[in-house]
Amino acid sequence: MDVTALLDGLNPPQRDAVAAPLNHQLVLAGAGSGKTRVLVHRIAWLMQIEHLSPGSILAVTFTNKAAKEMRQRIEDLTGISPRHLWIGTFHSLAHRLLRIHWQQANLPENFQIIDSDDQLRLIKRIVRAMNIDEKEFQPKQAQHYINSQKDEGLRAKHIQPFNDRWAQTMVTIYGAYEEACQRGGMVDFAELLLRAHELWLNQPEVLAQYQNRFRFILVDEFQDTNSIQYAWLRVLAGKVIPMMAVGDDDQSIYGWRGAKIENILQFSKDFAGAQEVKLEQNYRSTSNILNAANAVIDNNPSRLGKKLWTDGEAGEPIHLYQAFNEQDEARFICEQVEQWKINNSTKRYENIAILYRSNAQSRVLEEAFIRAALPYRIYGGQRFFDRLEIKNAMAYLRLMQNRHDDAALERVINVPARAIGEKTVQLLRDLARDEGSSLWQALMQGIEHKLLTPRALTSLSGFANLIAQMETTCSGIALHEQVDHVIKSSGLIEHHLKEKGEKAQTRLENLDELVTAARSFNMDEAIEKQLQNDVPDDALIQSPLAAFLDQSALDSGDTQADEFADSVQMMTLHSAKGLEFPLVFLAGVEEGLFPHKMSANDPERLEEERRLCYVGITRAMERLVISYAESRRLHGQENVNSPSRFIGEIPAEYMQEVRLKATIKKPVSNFFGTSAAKEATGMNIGQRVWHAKFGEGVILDMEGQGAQSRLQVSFDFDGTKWLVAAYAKLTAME
DNA sequence: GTTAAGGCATTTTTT
DNA sequence: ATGCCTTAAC
Repeated sequence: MDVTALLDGLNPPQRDAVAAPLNHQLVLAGAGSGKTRVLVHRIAWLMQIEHLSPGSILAVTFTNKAAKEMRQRIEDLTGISPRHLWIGTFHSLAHRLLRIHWQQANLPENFQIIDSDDQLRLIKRIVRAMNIDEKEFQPKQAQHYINSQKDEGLRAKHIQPFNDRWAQTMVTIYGAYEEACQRGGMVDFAELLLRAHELWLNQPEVLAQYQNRFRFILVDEFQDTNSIQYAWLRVLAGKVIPMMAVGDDDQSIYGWRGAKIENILQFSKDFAGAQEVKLEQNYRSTSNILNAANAVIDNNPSRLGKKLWTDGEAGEPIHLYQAFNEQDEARFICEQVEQWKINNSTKRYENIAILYRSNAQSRVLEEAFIRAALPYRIYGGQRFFDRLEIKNAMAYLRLMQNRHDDAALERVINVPARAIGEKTVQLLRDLARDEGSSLWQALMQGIEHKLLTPRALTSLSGFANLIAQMETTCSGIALHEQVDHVIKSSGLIEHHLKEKGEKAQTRLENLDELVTAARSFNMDEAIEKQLQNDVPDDALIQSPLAAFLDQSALDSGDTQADEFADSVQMMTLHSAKGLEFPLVFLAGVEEGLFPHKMSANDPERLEEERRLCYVGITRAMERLVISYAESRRLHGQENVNSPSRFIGEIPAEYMQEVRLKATIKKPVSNFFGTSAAKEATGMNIGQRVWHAKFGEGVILDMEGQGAQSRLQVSFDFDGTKWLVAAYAKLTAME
């Protein structure tokens, strides 16, 4: 193999990373610096130059989509089938391990993955069964508590809250939840990771097997790993497997979900002597856009330090539009899109993205696009397998697969209504709890010993027969026929037909779509993905139904229609990570919305919002249009917002204000900006300060210039206040 | 047991 | 404005 072919077209740091010896590596890769390229070339290098077999390489990605893309690009580059590479998300890799080693992981062979919705329902049931006050100890909070503990690697038995009644109750719920899951053979997302970690710790021979097998580990989006994910990697790598971590601290936007930027620093400590490479040359954006992004992110005090540069052209200034309200904003965007299309008639709509902070913003945009007859596609929102009707159908399938799946049983025992009410179900729950059995077992027992009213008994036997009937009919027929049969015989069609409005129609179409999804579900591919080399085969043969259920839980199922139609892409800033577009609109860049008011008073969360802004700006390749509305209707309420502080953080020289129809060539006045205020006060955002009356605090924002400079300070005890710098007499600390 | 009317909260999201 | 969930009436 010709070495140069793999290094051609790479810049020096990229080459350093790709052609490095087999040691630990930490690659800090800025936005648009060719990160994926380096990963793909590195894997190709390992296979072709270092002669590692595909089966000895493990690559972890953030999403299934990213995994798929990486496979494709490796195949395109090398011509080698990436089939034997272990590429996947932490969750899918953990899932694969647990399917293979279910016994060592102390799981039933047919364990099932439950999603967060099922998890919440289960927790709700537990909280109620324990007679815990739902107001004080909300199931949602309990869910969050449980997941965060699991993300930290802690089980209920590991936690000892002392005099904290709230935490004590949470731990109690956690423990009961663990038991319920174990009994029903249910595994939630966090549990996949936790079990996989425990598998390493408790089963040294399993760990040894994989330490023998893997010769190199690569981790993408390392800044978004949480504690348990990193722990899993660290144990696996041990002292024997070299690992390459690729990430960007400036693009860490999932802290609210347990992601730890600190893992980057920790990596350098844990794997001392790791080669560090910084990829700082940006190949994506014009220098105006890049400079603006740099200026914004520069306001974050806690950064590892990295400065993106480009030798590209300055390009157009960033356009800034002040709208009257959200309607006007949407109209303006439509007009800009039309204009762009006229000027670039050969280019496609899919080169355009509209990014916003929260999903609620998409509606107005959608309406405007419909009115303007412009093609669009909204990403995110509810996913296919999260839809009510789909979840119901899947619950029947799950119940067929595993009678002890309490979550599934609860979901459909009375959907469609078959006269099994809350009272009857509660009776079953009590019975199940006393016996330590599943709801299904309780149901059978109830029927057998006639423990219920005759009326309830009839309904219950009807339900039990229905499920048994389904299974009989479904044995031996194709997967999509099974799905079709279940949808029809369950009565779900009639049930949803009864709903009024257009919803009924959509729901039925979705159910149809589920049959289609089952038909196109490629069984061979699913098995192939699992049959990896020297793994005992019998551990991996799943029924088509079981494989389908697993996939539906783990894969977001981007089964949206017209995926390939040329359309403007609308999505949240979060889902835009990793993507790039020639033309990007950042909509709703207002205080309260972006940064979101929920994050505005906490310096750390504010930093994350700013990183989100950085991610948004750096998505743009050629043109960036930022808009904000003076007034915006949200939740049925009219709100007046000021432009986001992030706009003020972009130096005016890179911006130009835009009016509808005509462009006014007037630079933006920077009176609300931070740049001038920084000069005048000598302070910076994030600086800790002391005030004679309010005590200690942190600077969140600043505006104005000279003597008018004002500072927003979050005081440790007195909340957040705007102070005029000239009078406040703040003392810088630290 | 089923259905209809009021109360309440409402970031970001993959797995 | 909307959807979800609890509560009250059939």
